[in-house]
Amino acid sequence: MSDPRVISLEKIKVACQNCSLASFCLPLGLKQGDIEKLDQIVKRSRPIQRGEGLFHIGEPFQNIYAVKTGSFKTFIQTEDGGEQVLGFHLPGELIGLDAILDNRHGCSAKALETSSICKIPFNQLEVLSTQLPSLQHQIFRLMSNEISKDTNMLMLLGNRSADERLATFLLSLSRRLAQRGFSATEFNLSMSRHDIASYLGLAVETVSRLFTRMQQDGLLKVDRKFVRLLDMERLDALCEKNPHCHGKQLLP
Amino acid sequence: MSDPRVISLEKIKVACQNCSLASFCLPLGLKQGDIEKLDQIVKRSRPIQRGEGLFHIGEPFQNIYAVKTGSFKTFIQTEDGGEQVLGFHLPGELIGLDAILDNRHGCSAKALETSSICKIPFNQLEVLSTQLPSLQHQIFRLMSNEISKDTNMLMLLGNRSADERLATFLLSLSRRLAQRGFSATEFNLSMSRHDIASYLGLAVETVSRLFTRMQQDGLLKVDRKFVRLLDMERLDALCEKNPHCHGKQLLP
DNA sequence: CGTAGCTTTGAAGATTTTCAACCTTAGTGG
DNA sequence: CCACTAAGGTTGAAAATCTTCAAAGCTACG
Repeated sequence: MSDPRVISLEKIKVACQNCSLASFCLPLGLKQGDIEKLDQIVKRSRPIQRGEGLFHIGEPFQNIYAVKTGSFKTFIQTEDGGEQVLGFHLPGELIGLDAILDNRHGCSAKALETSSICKIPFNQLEVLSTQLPSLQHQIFRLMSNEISKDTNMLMLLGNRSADERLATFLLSLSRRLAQRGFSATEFNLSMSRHDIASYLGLAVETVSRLFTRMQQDGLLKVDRKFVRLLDMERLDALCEKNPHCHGKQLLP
Repeated sequence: MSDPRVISLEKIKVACQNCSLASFCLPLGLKQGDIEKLDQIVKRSRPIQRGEGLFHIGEPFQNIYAVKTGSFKTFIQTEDGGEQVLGFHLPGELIGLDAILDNRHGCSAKALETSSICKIPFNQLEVLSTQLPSLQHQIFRLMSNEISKDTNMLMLLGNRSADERLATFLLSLSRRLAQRGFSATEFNLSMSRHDIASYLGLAVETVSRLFTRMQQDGLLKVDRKFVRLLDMERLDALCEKNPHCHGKQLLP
Protein backbone atom coordinates (compact mmCIF):
# COMPACT_ATOMS: atom_id res chain seq x y z
CA MET A 1 0.00 0.00 0.00
CA SER A 2 2.91 2.33 0.53
CA ASP A 3 4.35 1.43 -2.84
CA PRO A 4 4.55 4.82 -4.55
CA ARG A 5 3.58 3.21 -7.84
CA VAL A 6 0.18 2.28 -6.50
CA ILE A 7 -2.22 5.16 -6.96
CA SER A 8 -5.75 5.36 -5.73
CA LEU A 9 -8.65 5.96 -8.04
CA GLU A 10 -9.45 8.99 -5.98
CA LYS A 11 -6.06 10.48 -6.65
CA ILE A 12 -6.50 9.97 -10.36
CA LYS A 13 -9.83 11.65 -10.26
CA VAL A 14 -8.31 14.64 -8.52
CA ALA A 15 -5.50 14.78 -11.03
CA CYS A 16 -8.02 14.76 -13.82
CA GLN A 17 -10.06 17.51 -12.34
CA ASN A 18 -6.95 19.56 -11.95
CA CYS A 19 -5.68 19.12 -15.40
CA SER A 20 -7.55 18.66 -18.61
CA LEU A 21 -4.56 17.12 -20.26
CA ALA A 22 -4.59 14.33 -17.72
CA SER A 23 -8.27 13.83 -18.30
CA PHE A 24 -7.52 13.57 -21.96
CA CYS A 25 -4.97 10.95 -21.21
CA LEU A 26 -6.88 8.83 -18.78
CA PRO A 27 -9.25 7.13 -21.17
CA LEU A 28 -6.58 6.76 -23.76
CA GLY A 29 -4.05 4.34 -22.47
CA LEU A 30 -1.97 6.45 -20.14
CA LYS A 31 -0.98 4.41 -17.12
CA GLN A 32 -2.02 5.51 -13.68
CA GLY A 33 1.49 6.18 -12.45
CA ASP A 34 2.14 8.14 -15.59
CA ILE A 35 -0.71 10.47 -14.88
CA GLU A 36 0.85 11.24 -11.53
CA LYS A 37 4.13 12.08 -13.22
CA LEU A 38 2.33 14.27 -15.68
CA ASP A 39 0.49 15.90 -12.87
CA GLN A 40 3.75 16.82 -11.24
CA ILE A 41 4.94 19.05 -14.05
CA VAL A 42 1.61 20.81 -14.50
CA LYS A 43 1.42 24.26 -12.98
CA ARG A 44 -1.87 25.40 -11.62
CA SER A 45 -2.68 29.00 -12.14
CA ARG A 46 -4.74 31.77 -10.64
CA PRO A 47 -8.04 32.62 -12.34
CA ILE A 48 -7.79 34.65 -15.50
CA GLN A 49 -10.12 37.60 -15.97
CA ARG A 50 -12.20 38.28 -19.02
CA GLY A 51 -10.09 40.07 -21.60
CA GLU A 52 -6.83 39.04 -20.02
CA GLY A 53 -4.24 37.60 -22.38
CA LEU A 54 -2.66 34.19 -22.02
CA PHE A 55 0.14 34.84 -24.45
CA HIS A 56 0.75 37.24 -27.28
CA ILE A 57 1.82 36.57 -30.83
CA GLY A 58 5.57 36.53 -31.21
CA GLU A 59 6.29 35.73 -27.59
CA PRO A 60 8.65 32.85 -26.89
CA PHE A 61 6.88 29.56 -26.54
CA GLN A 62 7.21 27.84 -23.21
CA ASN A 63 3.91 26.36 -22.14
CA ILE A 64 0.91 24.75 -23.62
CA TYR A 65 -2.34 25.49 -21.88
CA ALA A 66 -5.30 23.28 -21.07
CA VAL A 67 -8.54 25.08 -20.38
CA LYS A 68 -10.03 24.02 -17.06
CA THR A 69 -13.02 26.36 -16.87
CA GLY A 70 -14.23 29.29 -18.92
CA SER A 71 -13.21 29.89 -22.51
CA PHE A 72 -10.60 31.54 -24.68
CA LYS A 73 -10.18 32.77 -28.20
CA THR A 74 -7.04 32.65 -30.28
CA PHE A 75 -6.60 35.38 -32.84
CA ILE A 76 -4.24 37.44 -34.94
CA GLN A 77 -4.34 41.19 -35.06
CA THR A 78 -4.83 42.62 -38.55
CA GLU A 79 -3.24 45.74 -39.94
CA ASP A 80 -6.43 47.72 -39.86
CA GLY A 81 -6.78 47.19 -36.14
CA GLY A 82 -9.23 44.34 -36.45
CA GLU A 83 -8.82 40.75 -35.34
CA GLN A 84 -8.99 37.48 -37.18
CA VAL A 85 -10.30 34.89 -34.76
CA LEU A 86 -8.69 31.50 -35.27
CA GLY A 87 -10.48 29.43 -32.70
CA PHE A 88 -12.48 29.18 -29.51
CA HIS A 89 -11.26 26.99 -26.72
CA LEU A 90 -13.59 25.39 -24.24
CA PRO A 91 -12.87 23.39 -21.08
CA GLY A 92 -10.77 20.34 -21.83
CA GLU A 93 -9.17 21.80 -24.91
CA LEU A 94 -5.57 22.74 -25.51
CA ILE A 95 -4.03 26.02 -26.63
CA GLY A 96 -0.58 26.65 -28.03
CA LEU A 97 0.28 23.56 -30.04
CA ASP A 98 0.99 25.61 -33.13
CA ALA A 99 3.98 27.32 -31.51
CA ILE A 100 6.36 24.38 -31.36
CA LEU A 101 7.86 24.91 -34.76
CA ASP A 102 9.15 28.42 -34.32
CA ASN A 103 9.47 28.35 -30.58
CA ARG A 104 7.25 31.38 -30.41
CA HIS A 105 3.55 31.88 -30.49
CA GLY A 106 1.92 32.32 -33.87
CA CYS A 107 -1.21 33.87 -32.46
CA SER A 108 -2.51 35.54 -29.33
CA ALA A 109 -4.90 34.06 -26.78
CA LYS A 110 -7.35 35.93 -24.61
CA ALA A 111 -9.94 34.91 -22.02
CA LEU A 112 -13.55 35.41 -23.09
CA GLU A 113 -14.76 35.19 -19.50
CA THR A 114 -13.25 34.50 -16.10
CA SER A 115 -11.39 31.28 -16.69
CA SER A 116 -8.81 28.93 -15.28
CA ILE A 117 -6.14 26.93 -16.99
CA CYS A 118 -3.37 24.42 -16.49
CA LYS A 119 0.03 25.50 -17.65
CA ILE A 120 2.22 22.71 -18.97
CA PRO A 121 5.88 23.52 -19.62
CA PHE A 122 6.44 22.03 -23.03
CA ASN A 123 10.08 21.12 -22.67
CA GLN A 124 9.32 19.17 -19.52
CA LEU A 125 6.40 17.51 -21.25
CA GLU A 126 8.69 16.57 -24.07
CA VAL A 127 11.25 15.02 -21.74
CA LEU A 128 8.55 13.14 -19.89
CA SER A 129 7.06 11.87 -23.10
CA THR A 130 10.34 10.28 -24.15
CA GLN A 131 10.08 8.26 -20.96
CA LEU A 132 6.39 7.47 -21.34
CA PRO A 133 5.54 6.12 -24.79
CA SER A 134 1.84 6.28 -24.02
CA LEU A 135 2.17 9.98 -23.26
CA GLN A 136 4.10 10.53 -26.44
CA HIS A 137 1.41 8.77 -28.38
CA GLN A 138 -1.21 10.88 -26.67
CA ILE A 139 0.56 14.09 -27.64
CA PHE A 140 0.77 12.90 -31.23
CA ARG A 141 -2.94 12.24 -31.08
CA LEU A 142 -3.73 15.64 -29.66
CA MET A 143 -1.68 17.39 -32.29
CA SER A 144 -3.23 15.27 -35.00
CA ASN A 145 -6.58 16.29 -33.63
CA GLU A 146 -5.65 19.95 -34.02
CA ILE A 147 -4.81 19.30 -37.65
CA SER A 148 -8.12 17.55 -38.25
CA LYS A 149 -9.98 20.37 -36.58
CA ASP A 150 -8.39 22.92 -38.85
CA THR A 151 -9.06 20.73 -41.84
CA ASN A 152 -12.74 20.66 -40.99
CA MET A 153 -12.70 24.40 -40.61
CA LEU A 154 -11.25 24.68 -44.09
CA MET A 155 -14.14 22.63 -45.39
CA LEU A 156 -16.53 24.93 -43.65
CA LEU A 157 -15.04 28.15 -44.95
CA GLY A 158 -14.31 26.68 -48.34
CA ASN A 159 -17.77 26.05 -49.65
CA ARG A 160 -20.53 26.66 -47.19
CA SER A 161 -23.10 29.41 -47.15
CA ALA A 162 -23.46 31.79 -44.26
CA ASP A 163 -26.30 29.95 -42.54
CA GLU A 164 -24.61 26.61 -42.92
CA ARG A 165 -21.58 28.10 -41.22
CA LEU A 166 -23.49 29.48 -38.29
CA ALA A 167 -25.48 26.27 -37.82
CA THR A 168 -22.29 24.23 -37.89
CA PHE A 169 -20.69 26.57 -35.41
CA LEU A 170 -23.59 26.33 -32.98
CA LEU A 171 -23.77 22.57 -33.19
CA SER A 172 -20.05 22.36 -32.65
CA LEU A 173 -20.36 24.39 -29.47
CA SER A 174 -23.30 22.28 -28.42
CA ARG A 175 -21.45 19.04 -28.85
CA ARG A 176 -18.30 20.23 -27.14
CA LEU A 177 -20.23 21.57 -24.18
CA ALA A 178 -22.32 18.41 -23.90
CA GLN A 179 -19.11 16.42 -23.84
CA ARG A 180 -18.17 18.28 -20.68
CA GLY A 181 -21.54 17.71 -19.05
CA PHE A 182 -23.17 21.00 -19.96
CA SER A 183 -26.49 21.31 -21.71
CA ALA A 184 -26.42 20.61 -25.41
CA THR A 185 -29.36 22.85 -26.19
CA GLU A 186 -28.93 25.85 -23.90
CA PHE A 187 -25.73 27.76 -23.40
CA ASN A 188 -24.13 31.15 -23.27
CA LEU A 189 -22.02 32.43 -26.10
CA SER A 190 -19.00 33.80 -24.31
CA MET A 191 -17.74 35.38 -27.52
CA SER A 192 -19.08 38.53 -29.18
CA ARG A 193 -20.94 38.57 -32.47
CA HIS A 194 -17.85 40.19 -33.87
CA ASP A 195 -15.73 37.21 -32.81
CA ILE A 196 -18.20 34.77 -34.30
CA ALA A 197 -18.28 36.70 -37.54
CA SER A 198 -14.52 36.82 -37.78
CA TYR A 199 -14.22 33.13 -37.01
CA LEU A 200 -16.78 32.18 -39.65
CA GLY A 201 -15.43 34.56 -42.25
CA LEU A 202 -18.56 36.71 -42.32
CA ALA A 203 -19.53 40.31 -41.58
CA VAL A 204 -20.93 41.08 -38.14
CA GLU A 205 -24.15 42.28 -39.68
CA THR A 206 -24.57 38.99 -41.49
CA VAL A 207 -24.24 37.02 -38.27
CA SER A 208 -26.71 39.29 -36.57
CA ARG A 209 -29.21 38.88 -39.38
CA LEU A 210 -28.72 35.11 -39.37
CA PHE A 211 -29.54 34.88 -35.67
CA THR A 212 -32.65 36.92 -36.28
CA ARG A 213 -33.73 34.84 -39.23
CA MET A 214 -33.04 31.53 -37.52
CA GLN A 215 -35.10 32.69 -34.59
CA GLN A 216 -37.96 33.66 -36.88
CA ASP A 217 -37.72 30.25 -38.51
CA GLY A 218 -38.02 28.58 -35.12
CA LEU A 219 -34.59 26.99 -35.28
CA LEU A 220 -33.44 28.61 -32.07
CA LYS A 221 -34.13 31.28 -29.55
CA VAL A 222 -31.50 33.85 -28.85
CA ASP A 223 -31.42 36.50 -26.17
CA ARG A 224 -28.22 38.42 -26.28
CA LYS A 225 -25.54 35.89 -25.30
CA PHE A 226 -27.93 33.15 -24.35
CA VAL A 227 -28.91 30.63 -27.00
CA ARG A 228 -31.42 27.84 -26.91
CA LEU A 229 -31.36 25.42 -29.81
CA LEU A 230 -34.95 24.47 -30.57
CA ASP A 231 -34.90 22.37 -33.70
CA MET A 232 -31.78 20.26 -33.67
CA GLU A 233 -33.00 18.24 -36.61
CA ARG A 234 -33.22 21.14 -38.96
CA LEU A 235 -29.98 22.57 -37.64
CA ASP A 236 -28.38 19.24 -38.34
CA ALA A 237 -29.85 19.24 -41.79
CA LEU A 238 -28.21 22.57 -42.47
CA CYS A 239 -24.83 21.09 -41.60
CA GLU A 240 -25.37 17.84 -43.38
CA LYS A 241 -25.05 19.41 -46.73
CA ASN A 242 -21.61 18.44 -45.69
CA PRO A 243 -19.12 16.21 -47.46
CA HIS A 244 -18.86 12.51 -46.94
CA CYS A 245 -16.66 12.61 -43.93
CA HIS A 246 -17.37 9.00 -43.02
CA GLY A 247 -19.16 9.89 -39.88
CA LYS A 248 -16.82 12.67 -38.86
CA GLN A 249 -18.52 15.90 -38.01
CA LEU A 250 -17.43 19.26 -39.23
CA LEU A 251 -15.71 21.42 -36.68
CA PRO A 252 -14.05 20.06 -33.56
CA MET B 1 36.47 3.37 -39.60
CA SER B 2 34.49 0.17 -39.38
CA ASP B 3 32.56 1.43 -36.39
CA PRO B 4 28.95 1.20 -37.56
CA ARG B 5 28.12 4.36 -35.69
CA VAL B 6 30.42 6.39 -37.89
CA ILE B 7 28.62 7.51 -40.97
CA SER B 8 30.08 9.31 -43.94
CA LEU B 9 28.77 12.62 -45.14
CA GLU B 10 28.12 10.94 -48.44
CA LYS B 11 25.84 8.42 -46.83
CA ILE B 12 23.86 11.15 -45.15
CA LYS B 13 23.45 12.94 -48.41
CA VAL B 14 22.10 9.80 -50.01
CA ALA B 15 19.73 9.24 -47.13
CA CYS B 16 18.46 12.76 -47.51
CA GLN B 17 17.90 12.40 -51.18
CA ASN B 18 16.01 9.23 -50.57
CA CYS B 19 13.78 10.54 -47.91
CA SER B 20 12.38 13.98 -47.43
CA LEU B 21 11.75 13.33 -43.79
CA ALA B 22 15.43 12.76 -43.25
CA SER B 23 16.19 15.93 -45.11
CA PHE B 24 13.81 17.71 -42.82
CA CYS B 25 15.65 16.29 -39.88
CA LEU B 26 19.21 16.90 -40.92
CA PRO B 27 19.37 20.61 -40.40
CA LEU B 28 17.35 20.40 -37.28
CA GLY B 29 19.40 18.63 -34.72
CA LEU B 30 18.97 15.00 -35.65
CA LYS B 31 22.22 13.16 -35.11
CA GLN B 32 23.93 11.45 -37.99
CA GLY B 33 23.49 7.96 -36.63
CA ASP B 34 19.86 8.72 -36.00
CA ILE B 35 19.29 9.55 -39.61
CA GLU B 36 20.59 6.15 -40.53
CA LYS B 37 18.16 4.53 -38.14
CA LEU B 38 15.37 6.58 -39.56
CA ASP B 39 16.45 5.65 -43.00
CA GLN B 40 16.17 1.99 -42.13
CA ILE B 41 12.46 2.09 -41.48
CA VAL B 42 11.62 4.15 -44.54
CA LYS B 43 10.18 2.21 -47.42
CA ARG B 44 10.98 3.38 -50.88
CA SER B 45 8.22 3.03 -53.37
CA ARG B 46 7.66 2.68 -57.08
CA PRO B 47 6.66 5.78 -59.00
CA ILE B 48 3.06 6.81 -58.67
CA GLN B 49 1.12 7.76 -61.77
CA ARG B 50 -0.94 10.86 -62.21
CA GLY B 51 -4.39 10.30 -60.73
CA GLU B 52 -3.30 7.34 -58.68
CA GLY B 53 -4.37 7.39 -55.04
CA LEU B 54 -2.02 7.19 -52.10
CA PHE B 55 -4.71 6.42 -49.58
CA HIS B 56 -8.44 6.86 -49.36
CA ILE B 57 -10.53 8.46 -46.68
CA GLY B 58 -11.56 6.00 -43.99
CA GLU B 59 -8.74 3.57 -44.65
CA PRO B 60 -6.71 2.44 -41.66
CA PHE B 61 -3.74 4.65 -40.99
CA GLN B 62 -0.37 2.99 -41.22
CA ASN B 63 2.10 5.22 -42.97
CA ILE B 64 2.91 8.83 -43.33
CA TYR B 65 4.23 9.87 -46.69
CA ALA B 66 6.98 12.28 -47.66
CA VAL B 67 6.83 13.58 -51.20
CA LYS B 68 10.12 13.03 -53.02
CA THR B 69 9.19 14.26 -56.49
CA GLY B 70 5.98 15.36 -58.15
CA SER B 71 2.96 16.57 -56.25
CA PHE B 72 -0.22 15.43 -54.56
CA LYS B 73 -3.52 16.82 -53.48
CA THR B 74 -5.47 15.85 -50.40
CA PHE B 75 -9.23 16.14 -50.62
CA ILE B 76 -12.60 14.99 -49.37
CA GLN B 77 -15.37 13.83 -51.66
CA THR B 78 -18.58 15.79 -51.28
CA GLU B 79 -22.09 14.41 -51.49
CA ASP B 80 -22.80 15.98 -54.84
CA GLY B 81 -19.88 14.18 -56.40
CA GLY B 82 -17.52 17.11 -56.16
CA GLU B 83 -14.28 17.38 -54.24
CA GLN B 84 -13.13 19.75 -51.54
CA VAL B 85 -9.39 20.13 -51.92
CA LEU B 86 -7.63 20.45 -48.58
CA GLY B 87 -4.06 20.90 -49.64
CA PHE B 88 -1.35 20.51 -52.24
CA HIS B 89 1.83 18.70 -51.33
CA LEU B 90 5.13 19.45 -53.01
CA PRO B 91 8.49 17.72 -52.71
CA GLY B 92 9.75 17.70 -49.15
CA GLU B 93 6.31 17.90 -47.62
CA LEU B 94 4.47 15.34 -45.54
CA ILE B 95 1.07 13.77 -46.01
CA GLY B 96 -1.06 11.91 -43.50
CA LEU B 97 -0.35 13.55 -40.16
CA ASP B 98 -4.03 14.20 -39.57
CA ALA B 99 -4.81 10.50 -39.35
CA ILE B 100 -3.12 9.71 -36.06
CA LEU B 101 -6.08 10.51 -33.88
CA ASP B 102 -8.58 8.12 -35.35
CA ASN B 103 -6.10 5.65 -36.74
CA ARG B 104 -7.67 6.09 -40.11
CA HIS B 105 -7.31 8.63 -42.84
CA GLY B 106 -9.51 11.69 -42.68
CA CYS B 107 -9.03 12.53 -46.32
CA SER B 108 -7.87 11.02 -49.57
CA ALA B 109 -4.61 11.71 -51.38
CA LYS B 110 -4.01 11.54 -55.10
CA ALA B 111 -1.02 12.21 -57.35
CA LEU B 112 -1.32 15.28 -59.57
CA GLU B 113 1.50 14.07 -61.81
CA THR B 114 3.92 11.17 -61.91
CA SER B 115 5.43 11.29 -58.47
CA SER B 116 7.52 9.40 -55.99
CA ILE B 117 7.26 9.20 -52.23
CA CYS B 118 8.79 7.73 -49.11
CA LYS B 119 6.52 5.62 -47.01
CA ILE B 120 7.18 5.78 -43.30
CA PRO B 121 5.39 3.26 -41.07
CA PHE B 122 4.08 5.42 -38.29
CA ASN B 123 4.19 2.89 -35.49
CA GLN B 124 7.83 2.19 -36.21
CA LEU B 125 8.51 5.90 -36.36
CA GLU B 126 6.82 6.28 -33.02
CA VAL B 127 8.91 3.57 -31.42
CA LEU B 128 12.07 5.02 -32.88
CA SER B 129 11.18 8.46 -31.66
CA THR B 130 10.91 7.29 -28.07
CA GLN B 131 14.53 6.24 -28.44
CA LEU B 132 15.65 9.39 -30.22
CA PRO B 133 14.52 12.54 -28.44
CA SER B 134 15.71 14.68 -31.31
CA LEU B 135 13.49 12.73 -33.70
CA GLN B 136 10.57 13.07 -31.35
CA HIS B 137 11.14 16.78 -31.19
CA GLN B 138 11.31 16.93 -34.95
CA ILE B 139 7.98 15.14 -35.31
CA PHE B 140 6.42 17.57 -32.86
CA ARG B 141 7.80 20.39 -34.96
CA LEU B 142 6.47 18.92 -38.19
CA MET B 143 3.03 18.45 -36.72
CA SER B 144 3.09 21.91 -35.26
CA ASN B 145 3.97 23.16 -38.71
CA GLU B 146 0.90 21.46 -40.13
CA ILE B 147 -1.23 23.28 -37.58
CA SER B 148 0.33 26.62 -38.43
CA LYS B 149 -0.20 25.98 -42.11
CA ASP B 150 -3.87 25.33 -41.59
CA THR B 151 -4.13 28.37 -39.39
CA ASN B 152 -2.75 30.52 -42.15
CA MET B 153 -5.19 28.98 -44.56
CA LEU B 154 -8.01 29.93 -42.23
CA MET B 155 -6.79 33.51 -42.31
CA LEU B 156 -6.79 33.38 -46.06
CA LEU B 157 -10.29 31.99 -46.43
CA GLY B 158 -11.61 34.01 -43.56
CA ASN B 159 -11.31 37.51 -44.84
CA ARG B 160 -9.56 37.81 -48.17
CA SER B 161 -11.00 38.66 -51.53
CA ALA B 162 -10.70 36.36 -54.49
CA ASP B 163 -7.64 38.03 -56.02
CA GLU B 164 -5.84 38.19 -52.71
CA ARG B 165 -6.42 34.47 -52.36
CA LEU B 166 -5.07 33.62 -55.78
CA ALA B 167 -2.05 35.88 -55.35
CA THR B 168 -1.30 34.33 -51.98
CA PHE B 169 -1.66 30.87 -53.44
CA LEU B 170 0.73 31.58 -56.31
CA LEU B 171 3.34 33.14 -54.04
CA SER B 172 3.04 30.20 -51.69
CA LEU B 173 3.77 27.81 -54.54
CA SER B 174 6.60 30.04 -55.68
CA ARG B 175 8.25 30.08 -52.31
CA ARG B 176 7.88 26.37 -51.70
CA LEU B 177 9.28 25.51 -55.11
CA ALA B 178 12.16 27.95 -54.70
CA GLN B 179 12.98 26.29 -51.40
CA ARG B 180 13.54 23.07 -53.31
CA GLY B 181 15.73 24.71 -55.91
CA PHE B 182 13.10 25.29 -58.60
CA SER B 183 12.43 28.64 -60.19
CA ALA B 184 10.45 31.05 -58.07
CA THR B 185 8.95 32.86 -61.03
CA GLU B 186 8.23 30.14 -63.57
CA PHE B 187 6.51 26.89 -62.84
CA ASN B 188 3.84 24.48 -63.89
CA LEU B 189 0.60 24.21 -62.02
CA SER B 190 0.17 20.49 -61.65
CA MET B 191 -3.35 20.96 -60.36
CA SER B 192 -6.42 21.84 -62.42
CA ARG B 193 -8.26 25.14 -62.22
CA HIS B 194 -10.99 23.19 -60.53
CA ASP B 195 -8.60 22.07 -57.79
CA ILE B 196 -7.31 25.59 -57.27
CA ALA B 197 -10.83 26.92 -57.06
CA SER B 198 -11.87 24.31 -54.54
CA TYR B 199 -8.77 24.90 -52.44
CA LEU B 200 -9.33 28.66 -52.40
CA GLY B 201 -13.04 28.41 -51.80
CA LEU B 202 -13.98 29.96 -55.14
CA ALA B 203 -15.84 28.96 -58.28
CA VAL B 204 -13.81 27.65 -61.21
CA GLU B 205 -15.01 30.48 -63.35
CA THR B 206 -13.78 33.01 -60.84
CA VAL B 207 -10.30 31.52 -60.86
CA SER B 208 -10.26 31.50 -64.63
CA ARG B 209 -11.32 35.14 -64.77
CA LEU B 210 -8.73 36.08 -62.18
CA PHE B 211 -5.93 34.53 -64.22
CA THR B 212 -7.14 36.44 -67.24
CA ARG B 213 -7.38 39.70 -65.38
CA MET B 214 -4.03 39.32 -63.67
CA GLN B 215 -2.47 38.65 -67.04
CA GLN B 216 -4.09 41.76 -68.51
CA ASP B 217 -2.79 43.73 -65.56
CA GLY B 218 0.73 42.50 -66.25
CA LEU B 219 1.03 40.68 -62.96
CA LEU B 220 1.77 37.37 -64.59
CA LYS B 221 1.69 35.42 -67.79
CA VAL B 222 -0.23 32.21 -67.92
CA ASP B 223 -0.35 29.63 -70.67
CA ARG B 224 -2.50 26.73 -69.66
CA LYS B 225 -0.61 25.07 -66.81
CA PHE B 226 2.50 27.17 -67.13
CA VAL B 227 2.74 30.34 -65.07
CA ARG B 228 5.34 33.07 -65.09
CA LEU B 229 5.12 35.59 -62.28
CA LEU B 230 6.06 38.96 -63.76
CA ASP B 231 5.46 41.53 -61.07
CA MET B 232 6.35 40.00 -57.74
CA GLU B 233 6.11 43.35 -56.02
CA ARG B 234 2.50 43.90 -56.87
CA LEU B 235 1.67 40.28 -56.18
CA ASP B 236 3.28 40.69 -52.79
CA ALA B 237 1.29 43.85 -52.24
CA LEU B 238 -1.89 41.91 -52.87
CA CYS B 239 -0.97 39.47 -50.13
CA GLU B 240 0.33 42.05 -47.74
CA LYS B 241 -3.08 43.31 -46.99
CA ASN B 242 -2.39 40.54 -44.59
CA PRO B 243 -2.50 40.63 -40.82
CA HIS B 244 0.45 41.38 -38.64
CA CYS B 245 1.90 37.93 -38.56
CA HIS B 246 5.24 39.11 -37.25
CA GLY B 247 7.05 38.16 -40.37
CA LYS B 248 5.22 34.93 -40.96
CA GLN B 249 3.82 34.58 -44.43
CA LEU B 250 0.39 33.36 -45.18
CA LEU B 251 0.16 29.82 -46.49
CA PRO B 252 2.85 27.21 -45.92
C1' DC C 1 -9.74 12.92 -86.28
C1' DG C 2 -13.05 12.99 -82.91
C1' DT C 3 -14.49 13.07 -78.44
C1' DA C 4 -14.32 14.05 -73.55
C1' DG C 5 -12.76 16.97 -70.26
C1' DC C 6 -10.97 21.21 -69.04
C1' DT C 7 -10.95 26.06 -69.61
C1' DT C 8 -12.63 30.47 -70.91
C1' DT C 9 -16.14 34.01 -71.56
C1' DG C 10 -20.55 36.46 -71.12
C1' DA C 11 -24.72 37.80 -68.83
C1' DA C 12 -27.96 37.28 -65.21
C1' DG C 13 -28.75 36.35 -60.49
C1' DA C 14 -27.87 35.70 -55.65
C1' DT C 15 -25.54 36.22 -51.56
C1' DT C 16 -22.93 38.87 -48.78
C1' DT C 17 -20.77 43.18 -47.63
C1' DT C 18 -20.70 47.94 -46.86
C1' DC C 19 -22.50 52.15 -45.22
C1' DA C 20 -25.38 54.51 -42.23
C1' DA C 21 -28.38 54.92 -38.64
C1' DC C 22 -30.42 53.51 -34.56
C1' DC C 23 -31.09 50.62 -30.55
C1' DT C 24 -29.56 48.06 -26.35
C1' DT C 25 -26.66 46.87 -22.63
C1' DA C 26 -23.33 47.09 -19.26
C1' DG C 27 -20.43 49.69 -16.80
C1' DT C 28 -19.11 54.41 -14.60
C1' DG C 29 -19.21 58.08 -11.89
C1' DG C 30 -21.80 61.71 -10.03
C1' DC D 1 -29.85 55.38 -7.71
C1' DC D 2 -29.84 57.49 -11.91
C1' DA D 3 -27.94 59.38 -15.98
C1' DC D 4 -24.45 59.02 -19.19
C1' DT D 5 -21.33 56.92 -22.24
C1' DA D 6 -18.98 53.67 -24.88
C1' DA D 7 -19.20 49.35 -26.75
C1' DG D 8 -21.74 45.98 -28.81
C1' DG D 9 -25.74 44.63 -31.42
C1' DT D 10 -29.57 45.16 -34.79
C1' DT D 11 -31.80 46.81 -39.04
C1' DG D 12 -32.44 48.76 -43.69
C1' DA D 13 -31.03 50.00 -48.30
C1' DA D 14 -27.51 50.23 -51.76
C1' DA D 15 -23.46 48.29 -53.76
C1' DA D 16 -20.10 44.97 -54.67
C1' DT D 17 -18.41 40.57 -55.23
C1' DC D 18 -18.87 36.20 -56.40
C1' DT D 19 -21.63 32.40 -58.20
C1' DT D 20 -24.56 30.21 -61.37
C1' DC D 21 -26.13 29.16 -65.82
C1' DA D 22 -25.21 28.71 -70.55
C1' DA D 23 -22.39 28.22 -74.41
C1' DA D 24 -18.41 28.00 -76.95
C1' DG D 25 -13.24 27.14 -77.45
C1' DC D 26 -9.34 24.63 -76.68
C1' DT D 27 -6.24 20.45 -75.63
C1' DA D 28 -4.98 16.23 -74.89
C1' DC D 29 -5.38 11.69 -75.77
C1' DG D 30 -7.19 7.63 -77.46
